[in-house]
Amino acid sequence: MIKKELSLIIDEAIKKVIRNCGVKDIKAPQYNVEVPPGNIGADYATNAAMVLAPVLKKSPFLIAEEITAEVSGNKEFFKAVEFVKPGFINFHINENVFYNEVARILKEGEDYGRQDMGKKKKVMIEFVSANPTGPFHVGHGRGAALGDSLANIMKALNYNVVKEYYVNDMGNQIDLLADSLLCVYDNKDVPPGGYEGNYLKEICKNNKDFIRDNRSNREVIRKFVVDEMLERYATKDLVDFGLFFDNWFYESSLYKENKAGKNEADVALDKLRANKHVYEMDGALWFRSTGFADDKDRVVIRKDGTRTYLASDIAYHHNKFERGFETVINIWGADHHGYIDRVKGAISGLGYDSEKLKILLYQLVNLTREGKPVVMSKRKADYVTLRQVIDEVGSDACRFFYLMRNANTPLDFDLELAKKQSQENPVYYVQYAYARICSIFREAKKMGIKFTLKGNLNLLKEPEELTIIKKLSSYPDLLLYCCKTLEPHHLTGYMQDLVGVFHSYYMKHRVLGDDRELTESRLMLASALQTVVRNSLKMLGISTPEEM
RNA sequence: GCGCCCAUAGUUCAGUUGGAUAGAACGUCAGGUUGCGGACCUGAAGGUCGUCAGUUCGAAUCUGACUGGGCGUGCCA
Repeated sequence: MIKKELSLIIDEAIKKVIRNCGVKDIKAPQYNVEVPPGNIGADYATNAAMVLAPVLKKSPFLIAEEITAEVSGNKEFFKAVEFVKPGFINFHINENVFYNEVARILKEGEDYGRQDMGKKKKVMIEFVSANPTGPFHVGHGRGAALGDSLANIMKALNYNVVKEYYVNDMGNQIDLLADSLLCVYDNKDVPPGGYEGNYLKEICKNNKDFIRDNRSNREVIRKFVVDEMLERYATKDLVDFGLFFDNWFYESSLYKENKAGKNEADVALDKLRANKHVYEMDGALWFRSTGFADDKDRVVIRKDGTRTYLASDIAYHHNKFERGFETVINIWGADHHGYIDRVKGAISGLGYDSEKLKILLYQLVNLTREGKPVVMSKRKADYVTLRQVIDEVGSDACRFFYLMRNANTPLDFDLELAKKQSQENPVYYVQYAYARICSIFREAKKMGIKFTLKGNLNLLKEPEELTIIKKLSSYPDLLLYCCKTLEPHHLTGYMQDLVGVFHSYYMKHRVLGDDRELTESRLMLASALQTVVRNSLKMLGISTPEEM
């Protein structure tokens, strides 16, 4: 928020400087406002003068001087403004501005950080969407953590977010799953490439009569096994991960016929056909994706008349845009990256703006145990599942670890580290700080100190206190940044920093002291800190234990 | 072959879109507690940002060429 106010002040100054130059029709270029390196000692800095220099055809140093002159009259906001060598302008903000921000945190509480960036725009985030042919693996967990925290962040920024899971309940894989189920039921070997996990045995055991009575009806068996798998794994595992989808979208619903005998898949294909983006060749129907930067055209209807996966995806994305989403975010494992061009191509071919589809790819997750890789063999069905990881390390640690790294770099997930209850483990480091703050309030209560919001924040003069306050103040900016980049992982880094300065502070200064007035002020600071830690962890879907 | 991603301290990684002396954590070494939770804190050592060229006031960041790694390249899903 402080950064936003500062930006407005700089904007005003720039306008005046441009006007004074007598140049007309000049748009102020994008400039940065950021926290400069520690050795500079300023609260914020801007490169505005330097990016303005080529536009105004003037030396950056002179422009910096003019901006500084415009701005430095504002004694309410600035303690000092200075400009230095290449043309940076450094701002020293008045302490009162920071104290006001603390007051704001205390006032807004769990709403602190909320901003109207989205203006209620409709956004869909589709993620996980794993085939219901087996348990989730650790990669799905990464997608789940990413999508859910991104949704939380965007909701806080006033986007109207829908979280959706696309259920592939059709096609070869599902046929194979149904066949495998019947083989397991008959105690026969599953067909080549089939599924032999224990989960099928369990489903058979619990549903003997149903399978016996319906085994000849393939349609029924297919639907049955998909529902069983979703029930057994998807819903249950995701609930334990604290993740709830707003909508489960079934692929098969794209093929339900309306009164005119058409289904959504046909409608979408007709649209492509009308736009001349499909053609027939070798008895198959092709989508001319080479017209949209794909390197090869793609089959949508095979020569045997069946549809490819792409046919459904075209219809599904058509459906998404028909539902009026202004932004559609898909979260995919990086192994699907080859698929991006054709889906984007299809969206363009259907007449929509493919820029509105944002695809967030995440790289592989490697499980390790004390540095050594955990062997995962999918075929034998003894690989480590998301369920096993949640059971072993807990949902909180699991989510934090997933969100510690940028999505586009492979993630090493160390199970032993995630379980450790020590400073090596960043989750505990953060949650411990929260518990510690809670403990201060418990102690205060015991001592009969009543917490009030009426304390005098001006008493928070220690450098560590100001460091904490500045860090707290940057939380709203951080949310904007995470949203803009679609990168929630910045939050985990922020939390470690924030909590780190608190631990130092705690070591050096007492919150509950003899000075009653000072104690009140420090309790207010502790409360603000508690709020921001809680809000941040909430964005990540991580709990805030008051005791550990 | 072509396409996408990656390469930063011993290790795992940040790095706010081109800014000032490149930051953390872990590990290593040296310290710290009559007190609100030591599951914590303080300090030190540790770097040719894979290599080479280019773009400009200024590059870890942008461009090109290499080197090394991951993934993809189905009328599979």
